[in-house]
Amino acid sequence: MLICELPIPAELIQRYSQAGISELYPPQAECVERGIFDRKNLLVAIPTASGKTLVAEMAMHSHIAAGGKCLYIVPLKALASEKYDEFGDKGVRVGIATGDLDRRDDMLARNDIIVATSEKVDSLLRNNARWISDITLIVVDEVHLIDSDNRGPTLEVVIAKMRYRNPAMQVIGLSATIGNPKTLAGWLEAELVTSSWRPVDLRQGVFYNNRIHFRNGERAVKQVSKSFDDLNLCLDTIAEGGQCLVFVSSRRNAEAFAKRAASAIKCEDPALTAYSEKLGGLAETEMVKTLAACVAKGAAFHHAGLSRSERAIIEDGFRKGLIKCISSTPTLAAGLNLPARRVIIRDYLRFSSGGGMQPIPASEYHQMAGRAGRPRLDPYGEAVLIAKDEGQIEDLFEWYIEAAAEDIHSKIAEPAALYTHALSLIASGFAKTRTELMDFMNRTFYVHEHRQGRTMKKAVDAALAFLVSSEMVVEVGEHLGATEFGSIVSRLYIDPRSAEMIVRALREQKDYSDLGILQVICNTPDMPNLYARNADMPALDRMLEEHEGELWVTPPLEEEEAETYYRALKTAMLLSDWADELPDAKICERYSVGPGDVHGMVESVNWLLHATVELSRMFAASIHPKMREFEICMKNGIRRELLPLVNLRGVGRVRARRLFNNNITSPDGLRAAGIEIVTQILGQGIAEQIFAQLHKSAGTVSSIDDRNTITGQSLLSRFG
DNA sequence: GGCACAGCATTTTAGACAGCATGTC
DNA sequence: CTAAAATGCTGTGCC
Repeated sequence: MLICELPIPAELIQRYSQAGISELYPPQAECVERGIFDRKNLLVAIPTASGKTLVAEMAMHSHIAAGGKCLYIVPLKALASEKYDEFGDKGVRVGIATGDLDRRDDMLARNDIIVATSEKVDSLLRNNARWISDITLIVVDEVHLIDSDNRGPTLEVVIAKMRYRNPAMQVIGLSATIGNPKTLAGWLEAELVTSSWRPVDLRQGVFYNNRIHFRNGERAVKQVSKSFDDLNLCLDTIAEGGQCLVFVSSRRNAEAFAKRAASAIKCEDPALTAYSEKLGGLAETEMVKTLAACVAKGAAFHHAGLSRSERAIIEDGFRKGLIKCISSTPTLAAGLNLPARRVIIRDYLRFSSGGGMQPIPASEYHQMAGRAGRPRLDPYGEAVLIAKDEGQIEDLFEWYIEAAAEDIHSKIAEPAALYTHALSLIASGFAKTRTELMDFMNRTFYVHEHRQGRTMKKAVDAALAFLVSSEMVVEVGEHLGATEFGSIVSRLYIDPRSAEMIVRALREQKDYSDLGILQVICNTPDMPNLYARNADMPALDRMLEEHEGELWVTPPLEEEEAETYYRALKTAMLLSDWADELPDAKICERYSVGPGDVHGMVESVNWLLHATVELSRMFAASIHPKMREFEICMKNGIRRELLPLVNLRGVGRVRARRLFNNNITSPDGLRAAGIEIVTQILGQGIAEQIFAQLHKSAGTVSSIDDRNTITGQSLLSRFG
């Protein structure tokens, strides 16, 4: 089927043809036949890299040409940016809405396509963003994630809410191959397109005894290293002119492999040296130094301990073909589109708390294997598993290569999911009675899948009981309504259980303490926690002793809860160190984590701290000002004494500290010191930037406009 | 007694969404 | 369908 025959704008056809795309792949053609341009709902369950995005993009352009508006839902922030870049620059207005990137609401409304994470869409729905009702098409990327325990329910609710609000809206679901696509398509009232077609041939095999065993033959691999099969496979790909992705089970394994690969590859290229130096300039942590050393020789590792910028450098280097091999934890499997000639799925067992070593699901194997083969660049792609003995070869074929995809199931009846979603449905007015709430829940995939709502009713009743007892919801006769508390919790987008814990702590405490509130937040189910090792215990116990009076959560009596308690305490310690101005590198060393972990935790705590500050306004007004200060301290990673300085643009924890140590402690201090002194301390550019702001604010500080907004400036005067 | 070291026992282990209001080194 | 590597501990042999 030719693209120029499709009912899409001529301009788009031209852009595609410039990019060398003139004909649809077979699965894409089937989408057209199934009525994608006739506004029919569609579930496209086909392998990775077989052109799902293109189909969705054409459908979106067809809507836009008819005056419609599209919402593209993705599971990851990184994916949102990728799609945003991809859709932009094609003659339509594209906006992005994620937790950290956000054109303001009214700005968003002006776009033709809005790319957003599912949580952000949920949050926008809770806050009644007006433009939502203008949406005529939603595309849900990776819909199979409805199956995810943590985040699946949100996705499911978002789809249900959107369809409830915009009944005429077209829905396109894009999914990996799954076991029960018909059930999902049935829920979406969608036409189903399934296929196993791929644009690049994918060969899947099992490595054993220096050979890759395929179903239809074998391939010998040169044995360079005596003891490392994985390394031989990797070097074999490089010798052939390809690149290699190696999926392993832990960060340590990823780093160990990258080191081995680096010393075996020993690639020397000035371009690589440049990448390595870019990394070296980023941080002084041991981990990043190791990474830089590996990159210099053409290998790298990739996991969530790396910061976003470090990851971006690696991804870029790989995409340009300079980095020959990346060993990675599952970060790369689900995230960015970073294909390679050969993918080695080295570890098919992964540790899971509670279950010990567990085999990864077949769906995850297929996700990783699907990364093999770059369309138009590689002649074929290869996915290779490694067998430990001869008998395992057949097992691996059975468990993974030839395994049928798993069925997906709704997780929305889990209590944890229902607390938050029942509250949001009530608070945003979707459900005003129990009957209306059940009516909505009966439209979920869960009920569609199980064909009866009894379990659902029980689960909803339990959630309501919690919401009523914690005073977030009131039931008067038939009517269900959110209290002010409940409404705030829903809009802050935190788990009602977290809100309950925080409010209980705020009410109980007489003396405010930063550490106390930090500890409460870290105990909340919304906060990801560090792992507490045996070696950490002495330090944690010392902490308990020395700061006994400041801690708000007492140690548990039950042995089982001790681990959770210590993990939260350790996380609170890390964050406390951050707010105490301990340098990044020191924190990484002390807690044996990477820069990415620190940023992740600071980000999470800032979100929850913001929510806590809002709640304290209502439940603990006396400590509200102290908490607001602490919020700013945590955001910047500073002690209170630097508060007057960090409100200036261009001044963060490091520069503020440098000024303070030079006896400049406030904007007035800066003015008194003069631009020459400040130039000596911070350099010319920054000094000029600061003084430009000082001149501006000098005129407006006392103006009436400023008093209305609780901005940095008004806080500033309080500390100055 | 002090030290080196082999050999066995124990420990550790992936990822990442959200608020708000704009810019860290 | 339940691992593997790093680290810690113990005991031995030697001076």
